[in-house]
Amino acid sequence: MDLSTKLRAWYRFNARKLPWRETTDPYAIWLSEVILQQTRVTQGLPYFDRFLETFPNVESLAASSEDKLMKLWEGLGYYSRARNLHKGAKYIVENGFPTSYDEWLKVPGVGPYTAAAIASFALHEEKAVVDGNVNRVIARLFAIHEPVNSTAGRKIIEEKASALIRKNPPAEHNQAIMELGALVCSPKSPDCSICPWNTECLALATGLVNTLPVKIKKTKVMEEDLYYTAIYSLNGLYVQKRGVDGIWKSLYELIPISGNSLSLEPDMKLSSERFNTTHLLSHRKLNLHIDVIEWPIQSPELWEGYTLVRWNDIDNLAFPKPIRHWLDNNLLPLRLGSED
DNA sequence: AACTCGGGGGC
DNA sequence: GCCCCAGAGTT
Repeated sequence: MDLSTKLRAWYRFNARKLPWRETTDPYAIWLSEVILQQTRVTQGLPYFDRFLETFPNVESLAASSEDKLMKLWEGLGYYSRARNLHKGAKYIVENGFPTSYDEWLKVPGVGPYTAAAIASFALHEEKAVVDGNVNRVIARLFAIHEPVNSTAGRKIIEEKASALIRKNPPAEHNQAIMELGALVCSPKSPDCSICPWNTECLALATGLVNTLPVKIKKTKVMEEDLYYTAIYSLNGLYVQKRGVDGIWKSLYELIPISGNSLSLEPDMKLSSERFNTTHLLSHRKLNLHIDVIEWPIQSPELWEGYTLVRWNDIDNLAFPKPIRHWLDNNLLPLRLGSED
């Protein structure tokens, strides 16, 4: 029995039941693949359900406001995915659904992995997916020492993956090899005893399972301070939408100035305490410092660039995780008694 | 080819 | 702490 046949036999018996495997709708499959980029299945699942419920088709997604889309994406991270999803929806409404791997590659936010996934799942095109799971499974199966995130390594993995899928059912094969990486051939302590490929695996035969795959290390995580002032009044809270490039683009934030450097008018009350919290990104360590000012003037506007959001509307805006956390736990409770 | 972009989970 | 996750876009 050849490799793919053994793999798929294992898959048919051990596959998780996941909603995007129950559909042939290219829209739902596309949506799921974007949500799952660099994201665990368990983390993406509730987002997939909410998106499909809110935007049941590509037309409704394309017609959404950016704020509503970002709010639905809030907390999932890599927010450019949400913005590209929006662009992609408009592109598809304009041009129709792509009908091949090459056409899917033209959709914003769709790269080699996602195009291969959709082309194989929805169009049954014989195109091998290469994601983190496939990198690991193939590097071990063929004992590839070349770094999987180098140009040379990617080329080797791609060739091996393409050879494995050849003349086999593309959708089932791609699902199966990723499922093997997720459930059996895991990064740490893989369960080789139950692996359908344990008699063919070169890494297992040579004792290299725990040293493969090889990866080029990423850069060091730098530390960074963020100073905010939460200015609020009876009317609501002053916020700003992040428009510049960098983290959290198109999400909302507090006023990015420390309270100490604000020119305080006599009747402004600066809270004596400053909230400090750290927030870890994969590539940065953020130290957030938040001052709080109660603004007594019931003015509809503060100054150019900042907008007053009503207390009841704050939940409709997407904030970065640490700011949302702080709002929910420290600021919003203050307003509970004084809601109009 | 190297960097940037989030947040969560596992150990 | 460190690594990884159904990667893509930019420089």
